[in-house]
Amino acid sequence: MGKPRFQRRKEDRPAEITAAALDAFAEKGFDATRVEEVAQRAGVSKGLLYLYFKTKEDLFKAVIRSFVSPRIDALIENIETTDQSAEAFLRGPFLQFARQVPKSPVRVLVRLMVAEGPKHPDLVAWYWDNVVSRAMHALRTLMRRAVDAGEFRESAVNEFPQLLVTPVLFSTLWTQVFKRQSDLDTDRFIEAHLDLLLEAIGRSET
Amino acid sequence: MGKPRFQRRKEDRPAEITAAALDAFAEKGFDATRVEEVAQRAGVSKGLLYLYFKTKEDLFKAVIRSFVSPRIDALIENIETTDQSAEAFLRGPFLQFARQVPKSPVRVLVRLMVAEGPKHPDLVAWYWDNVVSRAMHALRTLMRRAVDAGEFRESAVNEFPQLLVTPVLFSTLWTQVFKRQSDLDTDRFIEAHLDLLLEAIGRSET
Amino acid sequence: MGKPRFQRRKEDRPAEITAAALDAFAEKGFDATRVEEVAQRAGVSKGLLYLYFKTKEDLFKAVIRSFVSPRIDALIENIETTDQSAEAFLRGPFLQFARQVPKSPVRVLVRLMVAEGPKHPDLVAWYWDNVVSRAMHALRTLMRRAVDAGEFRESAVNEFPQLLVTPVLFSTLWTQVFKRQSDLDTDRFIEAHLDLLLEAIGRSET
Amino acid sequence: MGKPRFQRRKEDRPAEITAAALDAFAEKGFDATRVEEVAQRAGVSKGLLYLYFKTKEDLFKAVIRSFVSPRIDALIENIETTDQSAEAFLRGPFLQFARQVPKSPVRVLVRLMVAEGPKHPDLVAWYWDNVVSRAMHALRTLMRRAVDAGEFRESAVNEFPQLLVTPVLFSTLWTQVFKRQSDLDTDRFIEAHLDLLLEAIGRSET
DNA sequence: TATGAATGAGATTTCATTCAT
DNA sequence: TATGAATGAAATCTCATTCAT
Repeated sequence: MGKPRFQRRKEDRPAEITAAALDAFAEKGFDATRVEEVAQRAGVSKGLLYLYFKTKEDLFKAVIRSFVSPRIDALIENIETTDQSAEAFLRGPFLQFARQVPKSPVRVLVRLMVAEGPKHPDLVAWYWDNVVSRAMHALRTLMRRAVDAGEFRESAVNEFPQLLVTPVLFSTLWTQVFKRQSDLDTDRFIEAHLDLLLEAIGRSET
Repeated sequence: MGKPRFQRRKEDRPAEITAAALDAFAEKGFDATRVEEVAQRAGVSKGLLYLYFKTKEDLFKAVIRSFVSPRIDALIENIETTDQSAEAFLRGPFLQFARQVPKSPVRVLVRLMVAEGPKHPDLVAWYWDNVVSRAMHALRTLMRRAVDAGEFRESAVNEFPQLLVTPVLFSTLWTQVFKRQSDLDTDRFIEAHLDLLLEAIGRSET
Repeated sequence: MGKPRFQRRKEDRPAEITAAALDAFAEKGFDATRVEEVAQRAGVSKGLLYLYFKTKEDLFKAVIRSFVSPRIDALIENIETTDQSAEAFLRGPFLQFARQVPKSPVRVLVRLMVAEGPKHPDLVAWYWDNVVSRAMHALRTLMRRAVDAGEFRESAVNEFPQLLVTPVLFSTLWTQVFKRQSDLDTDRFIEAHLDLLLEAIGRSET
Repeated sequence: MGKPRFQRRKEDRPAEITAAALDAFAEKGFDATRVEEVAQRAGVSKGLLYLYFKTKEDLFKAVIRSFVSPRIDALIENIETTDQSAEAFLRGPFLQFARQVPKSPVRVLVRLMVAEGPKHPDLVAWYWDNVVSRAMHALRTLMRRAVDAGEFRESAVNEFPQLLVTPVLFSTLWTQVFKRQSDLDTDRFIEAHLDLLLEAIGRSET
């Protein structure tokens, strides 16, 4: 009498919840998202959500961690183990990665890090340790190798590997803020930037 | 004995309040800033603040408008009337402008536009009309002239003048999010980017 | 330079203000009316209004007093001095008075007395002393005379002269509450009630 | 030690809250009643009240609806199904109903409808549809039948059945406004009115 | 585990009233 | 008199979080 015929699977509740949270945050931002709504989207009660995540902030952090880590890990691993030339790598796997950021669901997380970061120092710390500094280290290594191998000339990109990433952040945010005003062809935008950079640092001239 | 409860000096109360609001928003972001605190910082009662600004959102918009407009106006005017070569202009006034953004108080506004923009479409529209589209138009004109004059070669920068601005946004946000983790020498970062770009698009004498 | 060419007449400021207040109260009720709005309608500053009326409640009372008194005074005077027969008086001046209440601006005051009365006991006391008890006394006298003169038979109207007024209150409120739903022909409504009453208490048929 | 902070019994919280609200509104009117106070009287937190009623206005409407409907429904049903003569019905069930209105808790609601009606048009519309127009229809039918049966003569009461209700409204408001000044014997007042009316429209001729 | 009724601190906003000018 | 800038108490409403069941 009235008992549910299917027992909900309890296997991956946390993942279902963070996924729902990502959607909700994407639509409304962190503050404007109600915990209740996340629970509803996840098909779960508020109480249960609080069983997995101590606070709303906790949930936010979990969202960042769970979605960012796998992606960036793959890229870094890739950089470190590749035997392609730097240019080949940048034009290949790196560009492919860069291009999909502004289109993937995680683009929201980039914006949220910018928006909410200053309010969550420990999250920033985690993000720094696990994402940014590792990515910078990997890129620096890549560039160093290329310079040492005579593929690129010594340039500011060695000191500031962020220069490779600049247009990714730019277009990721642009598309979210100015969607109504202007379409940016992010693929071409990012590639154009890479072309120009490579032209500048390449040893092209015989 | 005791200061007068009423101050009464109309003068520039709105400006004092927006200045206080900018400070507060800078420290805590929009949502986390209490209207009361803005009023206190401005040395004014909550009630008076609401006399000048209908809502908290209104105040936010006023802050953006009042601080962004004067700065960007000057730059655009400058681009349009200069008779310097494009390279001279970019390495001169443009670079100077670009460098001070991440250091000036308005850097906060850039972050707030990213953070709050999606919640305030009319503000984004205003920002687009008054800042972004005008700046892009001016930069495009500058680049076109330079290409036509044979100073630069035709390049993606003509289509995407945003490529000139990319590191400004990047370093502006970086310094706010990762202040604790890493100092970025924004001056050199922005200049390095410009160098690389100019190198790539310059008609670098054979 | 800039001084107004006409000096405002200061003669009847209070009356101008109460008139403005009556309009405002009529439209929005007591609570929802802003003191500022009354001042504006009266073409006067808020400060000046407070010079004449200590509080908003004070203003309300002044409105009631100044508009109700003159009307009711005339009627009572009329009852007391008339030499018409009771029926002639009721069908004449009384009916005329009764009919205009639901149409005149003071109809609002009737509603406001009902709405706000319980919050302003001293106003109710004043209203009782100056309006209600005097009117009841006058009507009672009129009816007594008529009974004593053999014009009417002894009836409940002698004890409850309010029975004469019942439809006036009813139609006054009805028109304000149900304007959108139903038009009530207040003239005929009030007259019909009087007809029925007179029929019942008249000594007409031997 | 100390009572549990959470009570948790869903049962009839809404009804408990509207009952508390009725009391509070009775004492202070709508505007002057604080939501907090209603909650306290209901032994409930502010938050819970807002769980059941979206806004204070919502609560007000619920109060009206929940208390008015049952009473009026019974009366109307009664009118429509009775097989008593009109006079018997009016002197019986109708008079009984009419007499208890000024004494029952709902008397407050009558005053509130007058006081707040103009600010809540949809509530007035509901009240019209569910109470007033139905009651008028029922009374009209009753009168029509009586006239057709030769019990009453054709009279204005057929057109304006409100004439039957007039003293009910009057005494309901009178007792609330002039409690301190004068006691009105509402039972006799209402009956007296009915007597007079019946005398006027009855086919009393021996 | 799982629910969702219940809490209460706190935020925005309003507005009668005051008072320097 | 006359102004209207300035105050601040108070009210509505929200929502993260708790906990009896």
